[in-house]
This record gives sequence, C-alpha cells and structure tokens, in this order.
Amino acid sequence: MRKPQPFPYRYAYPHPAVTTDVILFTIKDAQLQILLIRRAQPPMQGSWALPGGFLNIDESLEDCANRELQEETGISGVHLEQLYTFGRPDRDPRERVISVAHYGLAPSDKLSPTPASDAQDVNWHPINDLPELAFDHADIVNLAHRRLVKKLDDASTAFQLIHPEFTLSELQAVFEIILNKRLDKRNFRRRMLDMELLEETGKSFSNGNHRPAKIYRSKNPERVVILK
Amino acid sequence: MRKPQPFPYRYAYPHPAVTTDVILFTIKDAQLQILLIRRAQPPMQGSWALPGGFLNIDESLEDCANRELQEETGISGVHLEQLYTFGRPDRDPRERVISVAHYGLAPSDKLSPTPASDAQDVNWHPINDLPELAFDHADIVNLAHRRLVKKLDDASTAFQLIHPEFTLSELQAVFEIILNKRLDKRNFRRRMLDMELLEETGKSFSNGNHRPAKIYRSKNPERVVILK
DNA sequence: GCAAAAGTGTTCCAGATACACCCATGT
DNA sequence: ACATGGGTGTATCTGGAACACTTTTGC
Repeated sequence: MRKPQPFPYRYAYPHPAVTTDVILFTIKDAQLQILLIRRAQPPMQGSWALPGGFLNIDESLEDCANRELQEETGISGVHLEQLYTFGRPDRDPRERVISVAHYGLAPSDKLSPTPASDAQDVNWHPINDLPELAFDHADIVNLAHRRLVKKLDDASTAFQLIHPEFTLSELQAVFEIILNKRLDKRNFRRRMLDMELLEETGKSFSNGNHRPAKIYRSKNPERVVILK
Repeated sequence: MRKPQPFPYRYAYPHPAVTTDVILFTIKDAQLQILLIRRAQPPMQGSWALPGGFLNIDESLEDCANRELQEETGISGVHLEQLYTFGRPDRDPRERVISVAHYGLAPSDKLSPTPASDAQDVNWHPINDLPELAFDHADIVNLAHRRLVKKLDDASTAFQLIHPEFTLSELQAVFEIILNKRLDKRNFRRRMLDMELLEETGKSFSNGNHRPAKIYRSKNPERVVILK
C-alpha cells in the first residue's frame, strides 16, 4: 500500500489502475465481427482479448481508447463512443483495474489490422463464434452487441459499416446481419428513402446476370451521432 | 511521479484517482429536484456538488456510489444505475480524477438527508434552479437529466419516484413534471392501464370537494430495470 | 346547487407490416 | 430464353394524439 503523500488535497489511499478497452465492429464475410488481439504479455498471455490498455495520466478516455487501438492493431481514425465502465474488484488478476469500454464501427475493407505492441496477433472474429476471451471481456462484448442493435434504429449508424457508396441491397444486408433477421425489401427501401438521408450518385453497379443496382451515398457523411 | 514497482505485472506508471458521483432525483414541491451537498473540504470548499467520493480499492463501483451517498447524505437503499464516466484530464484540480457517475430515483417523502462526512450541508435543489456546481458537475447533471427523460418511456421508472400506492393523477403529475409538458388525461390513463403494470388496491383517496380517486399499486414492485 | 377533480370513447393520422410481380442484364 | 438479383404499390394494422362531457364528492 502506498503511504499518504504530502501533495495538497491529494487522495491518500491506493489508486486503482484505469484502462480503456475497445470493441470495434465490422461486417466481413456477411457476418458481424469484432477485432481481437492475442495477448503477447502476461497475464493471460496467449488469450484472445479486446484491444486496450492503461490510461496515460494526462490523456482523455477517448484518446486513450484510440491510442491503444492504434498501438495494438494499427487502426486509427475510427469514431469511438463510450459504452460502459467495468469495475468488478476481481476482474483483473494484476491489481484493481477499472476499464472504460468504448465501441466503434468501421467497414472492414479499408482496414488492415497489424499486430504490434502488446499483441502477438490481431484478427477479426465473428460475434457468433468467439474464442474464449480474457478477463471479463465476454461480458463487455455482450453489452456492446446489444447497444449496437439498439443504436441501429438510427439508420445512419449502418453507414459507418459500409463503403461510402453502396447499393440498397448492400445496406439492407448490413441491417439483416446486425438484426439477425430477414427484412422485407420493399419496406426497407421505402423506409431508407423516406428518411432523406440518401442520395443517388447517378452511378450503377453491375454484378452478374441481372439488372444493375443504383449506387447511393449518405447525404451528410460527416454526421456524428451523439447518443451518450 | 511514482517509481515503477516490483509487483508482478503491475502497471508501473501513475494511476489516476477514481471516484463515483451520484445524481439522486426526486419529486418535491411539484418539481424535479436533485440532492446536492455543500462541500466541507477543499478544494471548492463551500461549493455545492454532487455527493460522491473516492473508490475503495476493493469495493465495486456501485457499492462505492451507495456508500458515498450514505456517508454524505445519510440516504441508503436506493437503486443506482451507472450513467457515464467523466474523465477530462483537467476536471479536478487535485490530481487526475476519473468519475463514474451513477443516478437513481427516490420518493422524497421517505428520505431525510442529513449532512455528514465531507458535507457541511445537504439539500434538494430544483433541476431548473441549480446553484453553481463544483468541478464539471453541471455537465453530469445535464446528462443525467436527459437520460431520465429517455428512461421514462419505460413507465415503471416513474413508480420509483412515487409512494407505493398512488392515484393515476399523482402518477400523471410525475410524468408531467419530468417531461415538462401537459399530458392528456384520457390518453395517459389508457396508456398506463393498457400496459397491465398497475392493479387497483380497492382503496380510494378523498382529498377535497370532489370525487375520490382510486388508488393503484405497481403489479411487480420489485422490478428492476436493467437498461445499461 | 356549485365547485372541483375523477373518470370515460371515438376519431384521426403516421409509421410499420404483409404481400407478389415485372425489369434489366449476362450467359 | 432463362436465370438472377433490382426495383416497385397497395391494403392493413397499430400506437399515439386530439378532443368534451358526465360522475362523485364536500361544502
């Protein structure tokens, strides 16, 4: 235990460690997947875990989450949102650790995760087929998944998981994968178009022995949804 | 700065302090109010602030919130839910402090806050007429208020702000105060009764020169809503 | 009998759902 | 010509919002 310090007004008892963890969702191979690292360091060396790590004493929580994601997976520039704070006293064997979990969405094709720092390996894993996870990370993923489903009823959420220009069928696939159910094509298209969030690019996309699809884009691609 | 320690796997860099803060809502004098303490200790001695304080190294976040509420205001037994974690690097002048905010609801008539511990005074304050608050507590209150409004569309939230047996008019008043708008009596009553969350007690309540009101109670009073 | 809050039904609108066929293209 | 996914319209249901009068009581 630390001794009380003479620093004015400073709390004199032991401080827990604070970390951030990141759940990064993507859609890949028609499945909802998350990014995991294989831990290169003890404890739980060799286990799969969420990217994340200790807070620097002068950085914000969100900066920490972004930095750890970048350091461990090479991925940066994703908009992360705070999810929940996990603090069970026994959740980490090292010492008392409070973890502020963040989540984000990204289209997988633009991202090339590369292991670095504390990670000996990095990979996407289907949310429905996850390996055993270190610490309480399975709980964290669970909560993040439920939040994502809720968040999807703001349609612009789905745009973050898709390339900037897309067909309505591709967009519908994103919804169907996350909601894990089939949607009616006509109703889906009407709903999307009625929201006035989409515009036609004029281009179309021809894929096989069938009619080409119109390509759309989001009208306000920079829209950041604040939904604390 | 602390020196790296020899403890196995322990993070060797300075740890922030972790606190919890509590926003406790009630309805009193036909207004939505929150519980504030006047700080007895520096920093910000004499300012109004949310009850809260430092996390003990082996207690859960929720236990900490409950303990601090109890220590500073004498109030216990309220169900608290995590709100959000605030961690701006400069939000506390003492040192780096991460605060995990919690909120809860309680009927004011059963509670008698009494100052203790770090508080030299405790009082309810109308949300629409708050004093200047210490630290970033105004932001925290703001977010809590918005969350409460959202949470209200699960009607059972309102039951937490009212005595166990109540008339529909009293319940409607709770909604009107939180939503800050008038509701239609017929629509409100139909909506409440259609949900099948209420049952008649058989009793009625006579109040003045008019027809007495039926008294209802919640069908499942112990229902704890988990809405992370 | 009058003042005051309790109690009660119907209409309307918007958004969600269910449902089946023609269109444009590649082979 | 046929196989394949793209594209379209209508009927129905459901939940929310608007709206005014009768009932029961105390004085």
